[in-house]
Amino acid sequence: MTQETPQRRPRRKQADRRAEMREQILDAAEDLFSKNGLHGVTLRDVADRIGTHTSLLHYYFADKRGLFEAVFARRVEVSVGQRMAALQRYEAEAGDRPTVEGALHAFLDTDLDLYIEGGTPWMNWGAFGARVSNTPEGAELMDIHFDQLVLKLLAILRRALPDLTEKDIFWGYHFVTGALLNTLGRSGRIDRLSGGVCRSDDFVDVKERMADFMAAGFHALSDKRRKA
Amino acid sequence: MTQETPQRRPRRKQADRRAEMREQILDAAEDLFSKNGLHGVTLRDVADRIGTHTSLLHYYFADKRGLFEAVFARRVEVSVGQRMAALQRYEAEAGDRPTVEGALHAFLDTDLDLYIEGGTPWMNWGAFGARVSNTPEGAELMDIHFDQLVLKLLAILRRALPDLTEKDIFWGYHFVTGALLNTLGRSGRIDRLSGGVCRSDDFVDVKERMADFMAAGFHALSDKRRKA
DNA sequence: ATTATCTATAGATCTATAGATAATGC
DNA sequence: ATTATCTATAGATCTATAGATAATGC
Repeated sequence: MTQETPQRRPRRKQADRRAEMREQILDAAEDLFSKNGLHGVTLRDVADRIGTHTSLLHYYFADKRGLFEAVFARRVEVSVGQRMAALQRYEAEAGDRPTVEGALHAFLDTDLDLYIEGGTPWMNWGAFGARVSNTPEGAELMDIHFDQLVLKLLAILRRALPDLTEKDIFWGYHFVTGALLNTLGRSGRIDRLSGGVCRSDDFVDVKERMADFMAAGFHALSDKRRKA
Repeated sequence: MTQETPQRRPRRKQADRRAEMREQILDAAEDLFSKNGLHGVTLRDVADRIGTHTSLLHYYFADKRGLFEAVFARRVEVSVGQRMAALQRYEAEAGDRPTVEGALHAFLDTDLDLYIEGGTPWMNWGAFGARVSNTPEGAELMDIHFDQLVLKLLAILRRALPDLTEKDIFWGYHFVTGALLNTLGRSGRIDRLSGGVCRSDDFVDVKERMADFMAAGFHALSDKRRKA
């Protein structure tokens, strides 16, 4: 239990402080950006939130854009990595009989679990991503980081639903992301609309419904093609 | 063919100029806000776009928020009005046997037609609305203007699908809006992801698929409840 | 001696208003 | 005489940097 490497201790102390301050800044920025977007947040807003000065943000992240991208970068690999792993696991276990349901559960539930288990910071990052995906400043980030994952999902969907056209596959996916992004955005609209019956942040409720709901949509498209 | 009311002519002339300038300003603001959001656009951006000065924007719209809200207000009643009329027409014609498909086609296709027929300005307004719906500055606008329409849709859905729980109804609607908002946003992601197979602004493609896709999702939920 | 944090400030906007000028209405 | 448009500018930010001070490392 006694510290056996005393000369490493001081070094870690400062490194830890540094890491903690970085995290604090990123947490504040993540929350604010997720609600107000890149242009709706000033560096002063972020600095004030954690009781420091804008110059410190520049010290750690060079400029505003650097901070913005660091917020995105901090968690994106975890999300993409886990979902890619889930898809690969599903692919292996399904063999040559993959289903839409299986693929969508892997793709969606894995991500929803991340937010459910990760709590507020992860929820904020999800909202950040959802908001950013729709903006000029975020479009490229989405392409760079999510294309590979999405293409993997689509490859499985094609095998599960051989009757679909390429357009069907892509538009179907487009509907799925729309539903997911609307969820991650947690605008609060569903809470107000339903008079409290549903809560924007109740991702457990969403997870119970989304994958199968969307899978049925794909099947309907497939039925239509088969009849034609 | 000769003008028979000469004393009204001069008056109309200025009123027309006024209306035209207002439209010009709103068109520019609509396009810019739809892409960059309230905070991502300066009054100077808008003024420059039409070769005038920010003071003129203040003359017509008081302040930035006034301009923003005027952009929203200019078209919202048309969209809501047409969709509400379509739902009522459908309700009348379906009698006591409404279907999810019918309700969703009325709700979604009517709106998509508006953008398909309205061209770029309407497409921009759609993107503006989609972007705004996710923001603090837009949330209230959505509630105020869309609640009645949505509640009418949900009333029909309840009758079409009596086995659904209230949560099912609201979350199902949440998925539908997500898909619609993702469409209206036209981020360009689907174009890049599909290598040009799909185009973000091809609402005809979307209209062919969305209502039935989502209807199938509702049916799947309903089947699940019936089995339970 | 190096790294983290704060103070002060430059320089560039941004929104908004006051007041001048140009165009149209009566 | 009224309405539309432009010029000029106030006052409040905002991002970013330079340089001082405080804290930690060797």
